[in-house]
Amino acid sequence: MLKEERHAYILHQVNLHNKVLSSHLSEQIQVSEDTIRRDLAELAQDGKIIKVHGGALSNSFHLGITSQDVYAVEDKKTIALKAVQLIQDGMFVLTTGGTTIAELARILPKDLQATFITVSLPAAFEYANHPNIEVIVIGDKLSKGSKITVGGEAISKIKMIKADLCFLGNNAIDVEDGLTDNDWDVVQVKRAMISTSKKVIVLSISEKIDASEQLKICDVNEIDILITELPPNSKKLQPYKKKGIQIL
Amino acid sequence: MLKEERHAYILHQVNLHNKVLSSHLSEQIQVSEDTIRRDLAELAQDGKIIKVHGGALSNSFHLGITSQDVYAVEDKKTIALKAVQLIQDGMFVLTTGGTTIAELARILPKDLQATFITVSLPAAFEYANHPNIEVIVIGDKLSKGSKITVGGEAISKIKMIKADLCFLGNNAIDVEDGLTDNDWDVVQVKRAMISTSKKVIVLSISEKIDASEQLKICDVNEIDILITELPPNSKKLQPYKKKGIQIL
DNA sequence: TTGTTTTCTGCGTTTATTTGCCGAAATTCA
DNA sequence: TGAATTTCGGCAAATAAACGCAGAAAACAA
Repeated sequence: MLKEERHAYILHQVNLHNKVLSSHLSEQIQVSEDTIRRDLAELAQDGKIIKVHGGALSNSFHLGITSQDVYAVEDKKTIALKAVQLIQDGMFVLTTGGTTIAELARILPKDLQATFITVSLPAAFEYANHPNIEVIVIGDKLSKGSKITVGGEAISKIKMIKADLCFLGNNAIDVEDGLTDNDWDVVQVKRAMISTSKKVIVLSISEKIDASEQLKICDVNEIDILITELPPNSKKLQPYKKKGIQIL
Repeated sequence: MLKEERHAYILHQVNLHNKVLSSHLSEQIQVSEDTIRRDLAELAQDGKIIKVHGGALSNSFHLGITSQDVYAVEDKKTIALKAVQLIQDGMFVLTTGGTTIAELARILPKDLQATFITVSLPAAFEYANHPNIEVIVIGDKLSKGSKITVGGEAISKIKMIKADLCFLGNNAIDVEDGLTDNDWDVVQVKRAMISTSKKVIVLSISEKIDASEQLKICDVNEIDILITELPPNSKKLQPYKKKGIQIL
């Protein structure tokens, strides 16, 4: 096989699979690994691929671009914009923490008059910027990683509240496994919130759809509304719609 | 799987969940924990993530509670240095908010093991940076200006605690008028704290010595220790020493 | 076609990288 | 405090890359 042919073939493989192994290519094309390496080096020289130890990657493999901002901010803004429409004057709203919730807190209308109850200190800070919003902080032991309060005291306080809405952020959700998380304390808090709210709304970027963590929070049928950055008729969301969840 | 693939995967997981465990990743990618640790070290080297014991954290979630231009920082640092000596391992410490308290929180020894109970959200954030300190947040309605929780619920929670020390910041103090403040809710909280603590310590920059506000918190004889940036034998402080207050 | 030049390819050797494992030290947690 | 977990450093095996070289293949000119 000619060099140009090999190059075309390799380029095709890289773009198809996002990665190639020198050893693998060598076997496919029946040339020595040295030759493959030289090919890859040339293609990398031209910027067609990214050469790495053991093979090469497609240059659409974005790793160099350090997203110093919060991951997927735009998606989270989209979600927050949908979520904010559910909140009406006079409502009692329970929220967890997480960056999606923080985004929601940031875009709340200035004239909205509602009461927000939260275990998340960062979220409380955001809410406090809104003059017409009453903020209730649930107290207890502070979980240092997530900066939310956790424990029996917090749980029992949450259960004493009858909230209109409950916004849950930062989840993994799956049709079979339901809503899951990876922090024991957070799971307890979320459970309590779900049990005491009229409407449970899950905010989730599409990447966390069809994903599972170790600890179960609840089944999908306990969720009333699911909000993602995708359009509601997106294929990925249909299984949830079939389960009776409203998709926004 | 190629090293770069792993890096991309790890970075993705970190940004998605804000934290990852080495053990968990090792299982997911099917490589040894050593390899994961080396990956995390490399990514941390590039500033992509923050390496911690047992895994890594996203670096995107930086706390916006940076010490903005605080008035008289140096004086407050001096005060904090004196105050920190009073805290011993195992103590229960009640604190209000304010920048002096924040300064105290910042300089706490890393190996100090104590429980800090606070109504101040900014203070709670600072305490949370110390691995050996247990932080209890007193919940209730959030006072937006001072970012502390206030109300009957908070008061009754405070009264249920028997604290060893109580640090009060941000005051006006006068031999005749006693300790005074200008926010009704804050006054209530401080009263509750004083009533339930073995030792009451007032942190005050010298400007607030011999000054009065509208609302009285307590008489000077209820204060055990007064800490200012001035030397203890300073003339301005002698009237308080005569009243039986220990000066530091 | 034929001979010459240039490029390409595979091989052996050497060097570098990656990875897993082990034991000691450090850290965390109850 | 002591037990369990995590980290660190060194080591060894496996794999990949680099390098020089010789022969094969292709390109070119006459």
